[in-house]
Amino acid sequence: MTAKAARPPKDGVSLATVARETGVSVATVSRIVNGKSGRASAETIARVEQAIVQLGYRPNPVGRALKRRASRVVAMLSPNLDNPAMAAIAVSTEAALRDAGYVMILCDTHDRADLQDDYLRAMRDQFVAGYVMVSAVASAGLADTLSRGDPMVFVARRNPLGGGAYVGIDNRKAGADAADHLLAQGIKRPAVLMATQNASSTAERAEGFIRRLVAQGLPEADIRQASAPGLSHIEIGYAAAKSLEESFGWPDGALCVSDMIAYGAYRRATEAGIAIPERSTLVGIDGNAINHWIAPWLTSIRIPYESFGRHVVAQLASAWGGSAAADINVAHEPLPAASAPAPRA
Amino acid sequence: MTAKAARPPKDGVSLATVARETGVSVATVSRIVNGKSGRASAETIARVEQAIVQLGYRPNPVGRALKRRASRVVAMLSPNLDNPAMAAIAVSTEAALRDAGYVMILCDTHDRADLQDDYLRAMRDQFVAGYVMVSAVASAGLADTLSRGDPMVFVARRNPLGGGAYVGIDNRKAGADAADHLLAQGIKRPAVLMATQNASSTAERAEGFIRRLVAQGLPEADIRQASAPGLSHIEIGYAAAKSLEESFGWPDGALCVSDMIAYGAYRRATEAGIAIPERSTLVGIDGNAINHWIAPWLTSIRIPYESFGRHVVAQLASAWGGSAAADINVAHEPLPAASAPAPRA
DNA sequence: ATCACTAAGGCAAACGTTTGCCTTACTTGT
DNA sequence: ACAAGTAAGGCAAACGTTTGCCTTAGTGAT
Repeated sequence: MTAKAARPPKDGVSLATVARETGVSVATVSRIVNGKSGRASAETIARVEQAIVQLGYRPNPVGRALKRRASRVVAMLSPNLDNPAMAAIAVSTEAALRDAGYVMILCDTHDRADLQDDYLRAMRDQFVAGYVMVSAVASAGLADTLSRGDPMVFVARRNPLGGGAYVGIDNRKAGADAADHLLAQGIKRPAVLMATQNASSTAERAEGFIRRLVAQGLPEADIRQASAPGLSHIEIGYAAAKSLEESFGWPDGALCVSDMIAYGAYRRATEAGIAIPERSTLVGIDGNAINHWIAPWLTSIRIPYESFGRHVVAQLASAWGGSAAADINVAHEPLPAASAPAPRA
Repeated sequence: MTAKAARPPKDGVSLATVARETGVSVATVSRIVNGKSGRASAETIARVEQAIVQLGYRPNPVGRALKRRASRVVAMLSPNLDNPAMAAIAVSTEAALRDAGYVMILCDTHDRADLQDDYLRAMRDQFVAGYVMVSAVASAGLADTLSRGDPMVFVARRNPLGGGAYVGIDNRKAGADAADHLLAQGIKRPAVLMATQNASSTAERAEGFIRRLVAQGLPEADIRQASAPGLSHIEIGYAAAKSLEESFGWPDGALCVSDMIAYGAYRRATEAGIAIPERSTLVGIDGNAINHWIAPWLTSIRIPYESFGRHVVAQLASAWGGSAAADINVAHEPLPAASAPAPRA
């Protein structure tokens, strides 16, 4: 006895069924379904609409996609869902797309150009309505899809080929904020931990960080930069922290360009017997929800990923509407004002 | 000058194009594409196949789905990707499906029956080849889809309506293993932390845990069970730990039926000044990859989620092949033998 | 009465496949 | 020489939509 009882979910009901039932042609039913005005009398419209709910007709998306060469499916290509930040972006985008009447198809590219290309091609064959590229990597297929003018929005990492709609944060400002936070804590020898293969976003964070430190009078030579190669940010964080520690000793504070890097660095610190945050402040960027529960030692600049979805949809909508899109920079959350600057030797 | 140059990714190439180019009918091309033997001469086949690679023809999945009433898309319905365990299942399944020539469409149900039903219906309209239900919840649409005999495999949580192919672990044994581990540590007053609304899987874990403790001679009255209502396992863990603490004091060891619950409990322990694992052993179930980096205090029974994908595909394949499927119970990893049992007052 | 116009709606051709049935020509058996 | 069989492949109808164009009837103006 659910509320569903009113809409019997009959299957195999097509335009033809409705047309037969009401004695009109499929063309007329189609036009009514699509709200084409001025093509049918009010009385016919009413009759057809009643039949539609009575029969439980729903337009078949496959037939529709074939004819229209466009579906209500949006493809998201993401490099790895293991990263909570990526997962958060996926969740939020999925919900926003659903609210807009789309379904999202999620492709895990593992940061590989060949997989990205495979998926781009497969998605194009499916007549997807648009592409959401999370941390996209440069590839031939990407250039191809872009040149066709398909709706595409880049998230978290700018289009590696330049141009394109973008949703992300002001990375330089985030880096600068981290610098301010560390300075307010009285840190004298800050470091930055990042990947050797830097994406635009993390490079900008590091750049904003260093610029601000220098602007505040810190000698550039006192700023340590440590990086490590690899695929997983968490292992990069570990390796970078280790190499930093071996060459210069552990810093009294560091910007980790992502929370994952901070996690890796934390592990290394623990192994080295460095107490975090007592002896060294780690500032991350992401603000993963899990931090509150199991990583309270981490100060992280929170990015409101839960709001990304609706911005992504806005970007797509403007592309569908034919207008060019300007970048959307979401504001990251400010760090809490530094409590009493801890004195550190 | 990439390797792609050989296969010009021409677009708008259909069966008709190939047919025109080779002077045969679309029917013949279709049959060749689908490997229907005995319908064309070897010479024709060769000519057509050459044209296919030359033109870069790829069968259009939409046209195909419309005609066949079946696509190469598999739907995964998952309650929340925020949970690393769910994300791991999604990642592994996505990869396995891709290897099998399918693409996965991921739907986030937020554990809501109405959303689950919406998605089931939308996916059916897309002619998906099958459904992967991660921790499904009972719903009218689920019953409906099952009764149509659509290929469906349940992951991590058994079909709430009974029956159906399943991929998961032996939950009772996992609970029992946790019990053994705690007993080996000399724990006298173990507890179990779980959700009030227990799914089959977590209920079985708790049950296996308690059964084993009792079998080993522990008075049942000494086993504390704490649960809390709510949506997020992490908050449930926190609340359950808190209520346990308030009524009985902190236990010297506890099974958390999932890692997320352990995270919540950990936060509460930290707030209460309880050192983990020194004063209390927390045993989780999942073995999230992140534990190694930022939750070394957690002993967790690792579930090899990275292998779930290929079992899911195996289950789907057997459904596609028409055979009924038996449950697949993946072996969880044994806990390391307890080191020297810590003496605890 | 004629013309022009509009409202209402049907016809049929697409979109890209698949497949049952038909035709043609050739081979084999008697 | 003729029937039967087979190999090779084309025709056309589906699958569910959408849409350009056509038809019919009614209305108002001249």
